[in-house]
Amino acid sequence: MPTKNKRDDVVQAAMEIIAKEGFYNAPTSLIAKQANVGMGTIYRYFKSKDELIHEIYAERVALVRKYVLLDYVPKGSIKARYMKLCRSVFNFLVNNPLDYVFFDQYLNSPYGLNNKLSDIDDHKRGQISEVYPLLELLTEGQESGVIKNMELTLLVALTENCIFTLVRHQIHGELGLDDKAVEQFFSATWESVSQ
Amino acid sequence: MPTKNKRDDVVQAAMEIIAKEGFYNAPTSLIAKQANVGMGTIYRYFKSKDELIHEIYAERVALVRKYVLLDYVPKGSIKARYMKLCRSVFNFLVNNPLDYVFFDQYLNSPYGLNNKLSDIDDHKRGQISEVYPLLELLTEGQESGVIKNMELTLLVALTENCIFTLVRHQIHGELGLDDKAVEQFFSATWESVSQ
Amino acid sequence: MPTKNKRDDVVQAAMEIIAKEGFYNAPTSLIAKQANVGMGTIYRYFKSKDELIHEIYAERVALVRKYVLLDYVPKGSIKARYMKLCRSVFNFLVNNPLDYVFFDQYLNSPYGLNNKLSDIDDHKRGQISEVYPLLELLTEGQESGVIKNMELTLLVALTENCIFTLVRHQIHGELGLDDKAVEQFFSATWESVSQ
Amino acid sequence: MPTKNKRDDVVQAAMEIIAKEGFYNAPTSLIAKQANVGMGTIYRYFKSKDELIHEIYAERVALVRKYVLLDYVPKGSIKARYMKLCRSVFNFLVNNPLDYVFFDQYLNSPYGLNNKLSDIDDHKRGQISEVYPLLELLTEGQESGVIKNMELTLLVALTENCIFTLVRHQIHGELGLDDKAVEQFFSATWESVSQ
DNA sequence: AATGAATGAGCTTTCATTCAT
DNA sequence: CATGAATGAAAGCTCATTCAT
Repeated sequence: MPTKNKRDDVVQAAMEIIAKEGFYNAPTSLIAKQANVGMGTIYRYFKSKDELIHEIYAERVALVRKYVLLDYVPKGSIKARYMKLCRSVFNFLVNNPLDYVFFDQYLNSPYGLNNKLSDIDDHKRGQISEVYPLLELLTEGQESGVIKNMELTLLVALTENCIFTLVRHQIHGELGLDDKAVEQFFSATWESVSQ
Repeated sequence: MPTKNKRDDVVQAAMEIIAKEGFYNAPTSLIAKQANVGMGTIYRYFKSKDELIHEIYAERVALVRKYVLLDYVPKGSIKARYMKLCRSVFNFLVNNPLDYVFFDQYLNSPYGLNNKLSDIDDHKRGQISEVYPLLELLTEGQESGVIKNMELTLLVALTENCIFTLVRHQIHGELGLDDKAVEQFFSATWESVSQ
Repeated sequence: MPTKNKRDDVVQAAMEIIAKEGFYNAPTSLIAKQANVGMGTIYRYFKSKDELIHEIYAERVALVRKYVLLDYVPKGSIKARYMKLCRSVFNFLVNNPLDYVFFDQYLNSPYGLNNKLSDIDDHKRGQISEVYPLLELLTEGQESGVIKNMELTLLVALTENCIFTLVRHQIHGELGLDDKAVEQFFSATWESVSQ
Repeated sequence: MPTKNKRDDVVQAAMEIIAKEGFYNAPTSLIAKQANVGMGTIYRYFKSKDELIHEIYAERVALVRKYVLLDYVPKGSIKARYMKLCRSVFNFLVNNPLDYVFFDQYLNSPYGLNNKLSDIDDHKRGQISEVYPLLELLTEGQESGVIKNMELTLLVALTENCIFTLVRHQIHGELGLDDKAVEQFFSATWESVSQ
């Protein structure tokens, strides 16, 4: 039963294989087969395998941000908003484990190294903060004295990396965390970033 | 003239190249050249390239643990020991950036995905905890009520991942962290794991 | 609205691209685009890319011959007619550099290798001599003792190849030959074929 | 029965296939098979297929020149030396038809276009004339008034292209030219270049 | 024990050709 | 008639692994 949109079939197939096997065990031939598509079709939509990978990243990051933003209400205490934000990211990734694994692979590969820190740089230059509220929130928290006076990069590390690790455990399913445990975890990271 | 040397030359060369180029730009021919060794020699000591990589990981992990253990004195408050431990790991990795980069690459590649969670499993089964005092320390802290009553895995996440991120920033040199900033950072992670 | 147009658009586009890029950088997709035509259209008029190329050759050769014939008056001395003929061919190719480059490519490729010697064979079998007066002229010259008594093939070699080389230089513009220099050149080839 | 020198097997196989099929119907896999060699072996000796082709050309050109030079005695009249030179080139190519076909392909392909005129440029700048006596000979002839006062390029065209065409006919075997006919042919080209 | 020339499976990418619309 | 998305065979090239020396 052929899908209407072959481009999206390629993206889906690529994510699945890369998530399972890593970038370098994801030959284009396999991606094509998994997508029920000829190899040439990949190259109709993407200039190269590299471009495919970068576009998947860009596409999926945009999606997370959209999701997180939908859920986010810039009201309430800094802590309440912080917890909410962590929850959103966590929920999205747990519900889209392919995205989680793909991000993990991408950000720790030659492909993603350049992107790794660029969001924060952009934020410092006053750009795009509206699409990713965590940076904004932390900055606001620093100004009002709620958040530690520490390099933004480090505050993000104390939050984002921890979320990622929690997602990993939840996906691999060994812990079976309930909502309360997750809440407790984010509460713990909050203690590390707050004064 | 001990033969062991050539084996170690291969390990050293492999780490250097993988750190610089990543796993997939590290052909055995280049490793051999860098090690001043014939390509066949690699296969005398390692069954395959995969085995080489896994052995390097095992070897270097053992080394970090040995280093950390040497430095570690099981006295003083839990917090003091916690801070000391974080410092040890941080110092080792900052002074051995090749190891850091190798670990980072390994753990986020198909090679290491299986290993990523296994240490803690081992600990739970009563194994190897003696070589890696963090697990022991956290357990002890939980028993004496200083450390949060949370899955061990999560406590490790709140500590180890943060150390790694700090190392990355220090190595890449963007932040130029002084001792006080590093101390403040570990203090922050302590707040997240302690009651 | 004659349909012939699309066919001719394809021919024109193919010549332009082949002249600029060579046979092997002339994908059908590019030819189609240049011709403002769908890729499938090429295959309505030509059974394959090979057939397209062979037909272009046949078509353009016929055109040169027609042009040369139009210009040719079977009067005057053998030499005068020889010079006139050389001029005609030279002029046509210099004014239609696409044809020159296409012929050059074609005749020195696997496509054209079989055709390279066939015209003269045809002439010997009494065919097509009327469309290409050079063979006729040389034969007539031999009969009246003005032209060397040499294999026709060789006489053609002494003339045609030299014209082609002169055209190449003129098109590439390195020499900037004036009419007199061209005349002198053909005069030189005349000396080689005449008694 | 494996040959000692795999590099030369590759060169030989490449020449045979390219001569028969052209550059673009000479896949490296076929070259390897014909040479009784793995595909990787080609790349041990040549950085790329392009480099292989350029090196073959350089190697074989050097060989022709060496052969011609061995035979050449810079004594006697300009004409005698001219005839001798033409003979040498003709003999070499007829006895090494693979070289002839390879040169023909190379010089009329994107590979060789750059080299096509460079010898003459080099000569004008006073270089390498000693390895290819034709240019020297023609220049000397012009100075002593025996050779036409015409662009060197054109004089070469009147000689070399004609030799090439003669070789083509001889190799394809339709004419079965005897020594006398060949002599007569070169005599004819002499008439075109001499005053 | 040590070497590195040799191998060929497997990679990414191109492009002539087809066929549903 | 005309289209161009889709195809997959085949290209150039890499590199883990073997083995004669």
